[in-house]
Amino acid sequence: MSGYDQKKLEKKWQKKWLDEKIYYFNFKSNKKPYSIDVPPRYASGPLHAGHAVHYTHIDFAARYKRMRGYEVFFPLCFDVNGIPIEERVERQLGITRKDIDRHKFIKLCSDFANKNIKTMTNQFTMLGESMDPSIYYQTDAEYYRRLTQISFIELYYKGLIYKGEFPVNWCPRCMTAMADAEVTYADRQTKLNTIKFYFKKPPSEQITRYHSIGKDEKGTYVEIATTRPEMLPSCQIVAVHPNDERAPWLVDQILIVPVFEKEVKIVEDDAVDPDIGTGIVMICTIGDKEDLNWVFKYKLPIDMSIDESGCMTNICGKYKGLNIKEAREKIITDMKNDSLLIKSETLDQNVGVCWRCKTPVEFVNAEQWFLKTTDFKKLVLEKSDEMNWYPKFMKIRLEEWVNSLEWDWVISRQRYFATPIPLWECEKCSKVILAKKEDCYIDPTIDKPPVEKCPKCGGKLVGCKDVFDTWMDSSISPLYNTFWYRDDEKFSRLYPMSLRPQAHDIIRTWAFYTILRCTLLTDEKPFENIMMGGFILSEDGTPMHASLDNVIDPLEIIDEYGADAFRCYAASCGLGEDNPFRKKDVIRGTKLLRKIYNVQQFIANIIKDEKPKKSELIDIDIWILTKYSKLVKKCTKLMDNCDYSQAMKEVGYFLWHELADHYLEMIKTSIYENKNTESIKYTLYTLGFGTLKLFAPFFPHITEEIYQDFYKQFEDIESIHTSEWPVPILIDNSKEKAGELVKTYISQIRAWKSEQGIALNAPINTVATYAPKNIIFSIKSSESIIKSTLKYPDNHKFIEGKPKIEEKITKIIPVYSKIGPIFKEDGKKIVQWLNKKQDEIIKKIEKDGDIKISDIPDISSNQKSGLVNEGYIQIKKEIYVKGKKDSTIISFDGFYLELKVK
RNA sequence: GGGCUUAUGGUCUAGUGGUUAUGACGUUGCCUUCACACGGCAAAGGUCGCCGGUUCAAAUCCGGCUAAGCCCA
Repeated sequence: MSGYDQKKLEKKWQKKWLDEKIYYFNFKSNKKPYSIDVPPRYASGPLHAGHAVHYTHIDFAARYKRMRGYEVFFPLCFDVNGIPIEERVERQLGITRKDIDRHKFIKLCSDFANKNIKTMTNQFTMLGESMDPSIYYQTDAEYYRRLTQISFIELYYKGLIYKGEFPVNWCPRCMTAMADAEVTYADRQTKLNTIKFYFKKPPSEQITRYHSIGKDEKGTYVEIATTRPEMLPSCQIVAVHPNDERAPWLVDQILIVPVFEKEVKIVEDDAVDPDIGTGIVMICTIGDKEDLNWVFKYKLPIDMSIDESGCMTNICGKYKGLNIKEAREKIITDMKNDSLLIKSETLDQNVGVCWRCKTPVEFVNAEQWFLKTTDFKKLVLEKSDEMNWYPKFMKIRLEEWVNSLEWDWVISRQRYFATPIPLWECEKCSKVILAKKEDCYIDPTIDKPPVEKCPKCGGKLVGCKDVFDTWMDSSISPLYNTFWYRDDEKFSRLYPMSLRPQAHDIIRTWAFYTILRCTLLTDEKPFENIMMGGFILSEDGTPMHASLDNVIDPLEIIDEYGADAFRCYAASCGLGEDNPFRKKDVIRGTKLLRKIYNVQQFIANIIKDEKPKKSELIDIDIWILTKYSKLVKKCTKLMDNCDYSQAMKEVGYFLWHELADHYLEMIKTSIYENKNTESIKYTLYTLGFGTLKLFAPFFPHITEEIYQDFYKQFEDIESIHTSEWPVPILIDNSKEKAGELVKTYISQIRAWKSEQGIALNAPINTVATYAPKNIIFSIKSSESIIKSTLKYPDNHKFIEGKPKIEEKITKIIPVYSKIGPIFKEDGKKIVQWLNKKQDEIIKKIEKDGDIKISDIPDISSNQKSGLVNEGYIQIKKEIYVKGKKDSTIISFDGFYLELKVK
């Protein structure tokens, strides 16, 4: 076998595509643009198999649309700002960003990111992704950050930005506010401490008969369980469920907070879970999100017991300055010594943690910049309705998220490596001075403000040290891509973008923020279609995470099996579904590629060096061309709906089973015998080139290799990837049916030979084929194909009717799909009767040829027609040959074949 | 606790109310036939997660439960 070297040919074509710039977006083209809002890959590390699958899906879309005649805008891009990169750098160097100069630290982050970008760019190439490096961007570049800043200034002028003091999620380790989206939840074990809260005034004696209420020498107390004893100084109220039997005794009573001697009132609230701890809960400012809800509900004072660095505040008395862990331990020890602690038991808890460093998140009151989001819920929902979602159900997730929004978006971060907030504030009067749009990009920590002093009070202006949340950069990617603010003509041509591909875990962040901000700035939706990729899990079904050490490196897979085989696995992943990575799907890919190569080789060997012209087609060619045309139609529709897994399955099945297993087997001998060659050659060329194109988006390398090697000499196109997507050739339903009969006929005989242990290419002595008139009529035209394929003798005949045989009915089978709709309730009775009286009914049918409906007992119908005749029952028969001793009969699907045996 | 998704031979998977459930991988048997033995032909292997309901008829529609994934509280 001549074989091929997948790895070698992949390298060859990747280089050629880059050199010849065939994927470059041509701004001057007259073609309709198809613009893809590619997810800028986050530059914190190299791609893993999950990313590789996502970008490969996007590449399917890009290549398909290119072949459909669009000018495809498919930028290479990277997201570079933000905490995760800072965090990696800090960890790598064993420092925190506060240990070194701000701008030196930024440089370190930038170098780290650029190294990853280089790696990933190479990975994209090796995966065969057809991104255009000439429309490259990275979000930390000045040209990009400039747009982030300008968009902020515009939103500011629209009155949508405000500074506010607000309890925010805060990571004490990263020292920064976090959006809700950055908080993840982790299961932890912690201690649930049951603590005594004494009543201020001695309550009724009767109260002590209830559980969790006790009395000792110091007085009567309520037992309250808490996981956060260090929060005691900011305890504001105590709550009990209204249905609790103790509620009438407790509500409005005053308790004394242990250690801190603070007075708090008891309230009733149905948000209390009676099954946690003692069913009585202390509410502090602010321990968790539930506390925060209570803060708003009861308008509690926001006295914080924990500060920004995770240390205890002034209100904590002698615990001031300790960190959370130290304070918790010390308070517990102190309470133990004062017999305030009743018990301490282990509890499994789900706590909010920083998504990056996994430190439990605290709430602190901080001055932050906000973008109004809660006012625009309706707007976002309207715009999302205007888009096509693939798959559809993903839209529900966005709606669910939007409807549950309660806070505006905190857009400021107390970090370094991100886009600076372009403003200055007056030291004295806090007046805000925005940067001028034309001065952006600007860094207020270095650059001078547009005016020297505060125009209001003459005070000194201080540059804003806060930076933007990373989503502020990435959520204007459609504006950056379409030349918003820079080139009105390009913008009007490219905006809204055609497609937003992304993963479903960032619907509430990237998708939501992008729709919100782009709509606020342009009054129009940012994209027409949105396609959601699922998660790629590791082979054991757990999500792929660097921290779980189950990450699969796509390059290792490519190195072993090639990029096209990897892409075969990628294509097998359904959109929006979570798929475990499966190596055997990659191996299956290599087999499919080999099959494609071999089929194409066969076609090329037959056609040699002349492009076949369309000629009079034989019926079997009309059959396969009809099937092919239906395939093209179906695949086109599937590709339009981003259903790549199904599309590839369809083409794969067609090539392997219809084309290779059936068609090629049928025409082989005919070609060798030089019969019907014109029709067959034309058909082979059409099918070969057509399926190659259908495969091209999935397997760009091998399809290009085959194209360049063979088809290119007849087609005036530089690459298969710039060729046109195939169109249906012809549809002839009746010839298709006839062809199916021929296919069945041939494959049944091949199966029979296999059963008999006869070599498949051994001649068999079939003297005649009997079948009903209409069947003979359908397949007669393919007689020469049948005879040559099956190696029949020349004198074989097709004969209408049946040979001389004896038939014995062995079984009658009810046809439910016929009986049900007609007889409804009586259907069951009929089926029962048929099964019970098999022998009797068989005898009657053998005698009379059929059985009347009116013969069935106990049913309402008195129709005279026959059950067999109407198709209500199906008959199984056994066949015996009459007379001729040297013959045997094979029978299937209405055919009877008479064979001479020696 | 809520929203969305998923559950089908050993493994993965298609399935659009019609009873005989698709295909792949794996297993077993047979076959070197001139594109391919990294192939072909065939066989075995299923309580369609569980419990109810609707219907003449449910893998499919409805309700509940269980388990997994994602997102949120």
